[in-house]
Amino acid sequence: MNFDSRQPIYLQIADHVCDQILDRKWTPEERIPSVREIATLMEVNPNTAMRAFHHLQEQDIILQQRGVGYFAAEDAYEKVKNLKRKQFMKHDIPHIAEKMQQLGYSIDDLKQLIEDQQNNS
Amino acid sequence: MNFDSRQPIYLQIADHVCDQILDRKWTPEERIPSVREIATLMEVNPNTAMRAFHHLQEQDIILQQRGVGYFAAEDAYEKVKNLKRKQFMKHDIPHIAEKMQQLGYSIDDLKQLIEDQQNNS
Amino acid sequence: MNFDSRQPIYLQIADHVCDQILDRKWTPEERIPSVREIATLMEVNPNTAMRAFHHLQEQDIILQQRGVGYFAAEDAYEKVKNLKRKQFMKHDIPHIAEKMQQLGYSIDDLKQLIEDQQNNS
Amino acid sequence: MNFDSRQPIYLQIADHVCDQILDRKWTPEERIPSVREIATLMEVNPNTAMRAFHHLQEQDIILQQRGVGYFAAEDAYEKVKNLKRKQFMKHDIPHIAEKMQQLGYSIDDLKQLIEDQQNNS
DNA sequence: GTGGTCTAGACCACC
DNA sequence: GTGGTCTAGACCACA
Repeated sequence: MNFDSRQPIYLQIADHVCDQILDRKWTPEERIPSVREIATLMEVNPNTAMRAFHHLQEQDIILQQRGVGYFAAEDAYEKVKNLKRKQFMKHDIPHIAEKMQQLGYSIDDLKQLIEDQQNNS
Repeated sequence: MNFDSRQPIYLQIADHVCDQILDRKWTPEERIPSVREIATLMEVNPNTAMRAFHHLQEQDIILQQRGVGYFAAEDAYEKVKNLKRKQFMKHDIPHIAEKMQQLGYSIDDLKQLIEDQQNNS
Repeated sequence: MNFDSRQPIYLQIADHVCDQILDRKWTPEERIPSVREIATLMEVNPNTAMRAFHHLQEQDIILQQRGVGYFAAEDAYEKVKNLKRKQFMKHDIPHIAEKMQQLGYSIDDLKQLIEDQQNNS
Repeated sequence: MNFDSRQPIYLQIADHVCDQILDRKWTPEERIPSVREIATLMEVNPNTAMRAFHHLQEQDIILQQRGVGYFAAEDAYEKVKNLKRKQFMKHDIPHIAEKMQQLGYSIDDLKQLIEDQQNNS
């Protein structure tokens, strides 16, 4: 796992968990990997992985079953999707709009740039 | 001034200065407000304002004239614009593309969202 | 069975057993439901139910008859009642008194609140 | 500082902070002691103190001013009081009512017990 | 086996 | 000076 130094590792782990849920890889029925498993898998300290789990638990995205482990909440998929949508609306859209105005890009320019990006990747 | 807690204050100040330059409000001819003025205006510690100026000075966007104050560089406008363009390409575009894919937005959805945003503001 | 996450499950089970004894539902003459029965009934791991029984056995509230099962002790009713009284005096009363002081409730306020509670349930 | 082993230290610290706020000892205007100060004062690891602060910050009881420290929120007093009241209603009152019923105490018995308690302390 | 808490100590960014 | 993150390692309660 490659971490981006601009964001705390634990948040990146939390994000990764959300991605798995969005991809329907971790469903509410099955236990998600244990703190220790995640920690060794991602080569971080268990405390760091734990912190990510706490962060998600606070948002009711994952739930703890005592002595067993963590599970995705029943409505985890919707919750994550909603959260991400809201964040996108609140932060990304205004940010893009501002940048576009500053740089003099039209919406069609943006469209073009994104398409280029997708072709390259 | 309202600061976003996700980014260091000094970078947000630097950004604000760049915005002024992009808006042609601060031209190379005239002196930029002093560190102290900026600090009191934005209600931050003078050290923080200073740091923003240093940051800009390192990129040759502003120049210090000792004993007089700071001035926008001759080519500040072009410099800032180029820098912002590059950042936009490197960071924002990929970020948006990823989010769009995650959330299942098409480019036309994005277009719509941005237009809504512009109408509301 | 709904468990309160602030207390170990096995203690909550033990408490539940005590409640049955206090309610005269489980008398010294008859066998208490087996560990397995309790476990399936309450949807917990048999180990957890076993632990609850051990806990009660240590306090001589229940007795094990090897190969037969568990029975409430002859003096289980009195024992449980005494224990609960002591706990109430030692923990609950001081706790309530402290909270009341913090929140500015008088004893009459408390009286009122408890009556409301009883009417609602 | 004497900690009760039945509850995590960091929660007891958080509680202590709330008590100070309820006692109007720490008002929104002044900075509350730094993480390190609390840690040395209470003889715990700074991480433990930090954890308490995070816990309070999540509930918007204290706010962070970047690079300066933590402050009680403007409405901290009301927030804490409301929270405690709610908890009292939700947990303590039903708990007492249940115990009283089990032990056969009347409300006047309770009144008497609390008065005794207050006289002794 | 699971998670939870705590300590110790390091390093960093920020104000 | 402030808080924030991370590691390492220990110990514990619980299922």
